[in-house]
Amino acid sequence: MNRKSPQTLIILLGPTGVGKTALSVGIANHFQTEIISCDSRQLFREMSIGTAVPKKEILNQIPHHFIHSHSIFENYHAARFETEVLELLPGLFVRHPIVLMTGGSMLYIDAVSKGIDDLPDVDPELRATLQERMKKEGLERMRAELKLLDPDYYREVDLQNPVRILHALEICYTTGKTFSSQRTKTVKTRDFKILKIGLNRDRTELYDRINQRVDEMMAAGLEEEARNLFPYRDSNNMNTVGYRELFDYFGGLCTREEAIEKIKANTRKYARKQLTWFRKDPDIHWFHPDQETEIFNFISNIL
RNA sequence: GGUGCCAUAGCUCAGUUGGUAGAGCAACGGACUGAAAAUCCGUGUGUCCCUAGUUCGAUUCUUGGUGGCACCA
Repeated sequence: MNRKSPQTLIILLGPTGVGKTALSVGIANHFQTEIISCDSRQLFREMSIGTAVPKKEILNQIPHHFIHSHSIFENYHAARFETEVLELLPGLFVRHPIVLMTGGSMLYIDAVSKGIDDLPDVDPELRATLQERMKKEGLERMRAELKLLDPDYYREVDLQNPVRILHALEICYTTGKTFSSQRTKTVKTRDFKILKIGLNRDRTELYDRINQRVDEMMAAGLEEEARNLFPYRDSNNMNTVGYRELFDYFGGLCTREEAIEKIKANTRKYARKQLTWFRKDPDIHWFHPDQETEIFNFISNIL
């Protein structure tokens, strides 16, 4: 029988600091494959320390994709990630029956595994204009505008969330159609198999690791890295934990110690938010990061 | 050793003219489709230091402790 095992994308996910990087090296070596990083900040080449990019030795040892592949001056988003990953994968599958994607960017994971609706890119000028109007005229007015342009979406959107309101307006103005009519929420099927492996550990242990990692980042020179990026602090892409808190310190809004504590707290908060998102995904198979052998066996049995 | 001040949530503190208490931060939960490490929403978790009084009732007033801080010796 000519049984060809289907090409499989393994998605290794979990909260920040749980130990994904270490395990992904083990999996990539064991299954002789490459790694696609699924991290909305590690793909920017301007940041390294604060985004916990894997060490050079690791990057040299195993081919990584989407690390330092783009610039903070680009307009990057989940849909672009979906497109670029789907373009990259066929080539990788030629050489490897399985490919590993590792990361914790929830929406990016969903974009690759489930797809994201087809929407046009938004003109930066339109975005700036609407942002300006939101600032001047207030949330209430923009809401009223959305109610007129897209009553269906108005009914289901979080009316307190300015980003949601603005984005819907952006799409309405860009396409001339309602946002709701273009939100199909269809789950796209892929021509490869997807296996999601989730990593989690005891909460206090996770927090200890996060706190310690922030201290290590500071010791490794995060402050200087952030200082060099201070001129770009208003960029959306620099609204990043580990940098924005230091920007506050540079701007005289808090002390250095307060900034460090804030980085730790915001990283813990982010980890919690990730867990909230992952919790509702029934496709994830959960493991402790120490269960390397179990995870190898689990993957082998599925293949 | 003496005098004064303080003791309330995990932390910093507010408050109760006597009716068992609330802010910020932390913590916890949730939403989420081109900004997603973003953005937004919700939840108070408590021997009010201990003891004995006064009182219908004390976290609040009084006595005596204990601990901390400051000043004087």
